[in-house]
Amino acid sequence: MLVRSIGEAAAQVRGRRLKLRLSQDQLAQRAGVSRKWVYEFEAGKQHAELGHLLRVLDALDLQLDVSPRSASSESTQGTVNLDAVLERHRDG
Amino acid sequence: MLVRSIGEAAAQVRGRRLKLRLSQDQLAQRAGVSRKWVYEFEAGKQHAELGHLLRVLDALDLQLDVSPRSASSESTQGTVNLDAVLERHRDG
DNA sequence: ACACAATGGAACCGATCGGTAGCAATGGCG
DNA sequence: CGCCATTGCTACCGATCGGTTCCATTGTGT
Repeated sequence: MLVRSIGEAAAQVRGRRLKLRLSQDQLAQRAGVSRKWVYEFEAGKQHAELGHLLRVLDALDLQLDVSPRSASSESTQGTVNLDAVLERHRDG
Repeated sequence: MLVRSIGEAAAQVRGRRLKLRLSQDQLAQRAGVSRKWVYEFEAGKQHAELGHLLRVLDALDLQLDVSPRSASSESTQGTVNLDAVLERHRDG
């Protein structure tokens, strides 16, 4: 699932946690963070620490991926493929 | 690309930035963060703010994805498919 | 040699994160 | 009904983040 904002990440975390039938407390302990962090993050706090998120995702058996946005063509009509443009523009 | 740690995310950011021929300063301005943040993040600082990373990735035309780790079968021999286990264990 | 861009790094400092502890409300369940 | 787990939320507070401003060094091009 694509994650554009912290809110979306929060939704993913909460959804997954519920799916796994974990309480905020259990998740917090598994991930080594405080329940407050879990609660606040799920509530949409706008300034969360990346390291904590990684640990929580790990505890939820979720993984994080980074990929070029315009790479997955399709549905890119009307948008610019920055990758391609830059590729062409390069020294070559 | 899979991202397991902050260091890996940092590598992605730096690699992409260089690929796009952007200076730390340019990236910072595009993303609306300070050059210090870019520099420290690329250097592997262990406590970075998630919101900043999202903005930087956006400025680099990179996207972030969350997915169940054990979903992508294959190469999962010797490991447990938590998803499947929990799915089976559920109320059904 | 000179000028300039880019980077690594330090100092300073206000803003805020995150942990601990606590409380009220809610919802099962015996 | 009591008992317990879970959750939302708060105050407190030390630790630290991140922006700004500096400087030294290393290219790169003229």
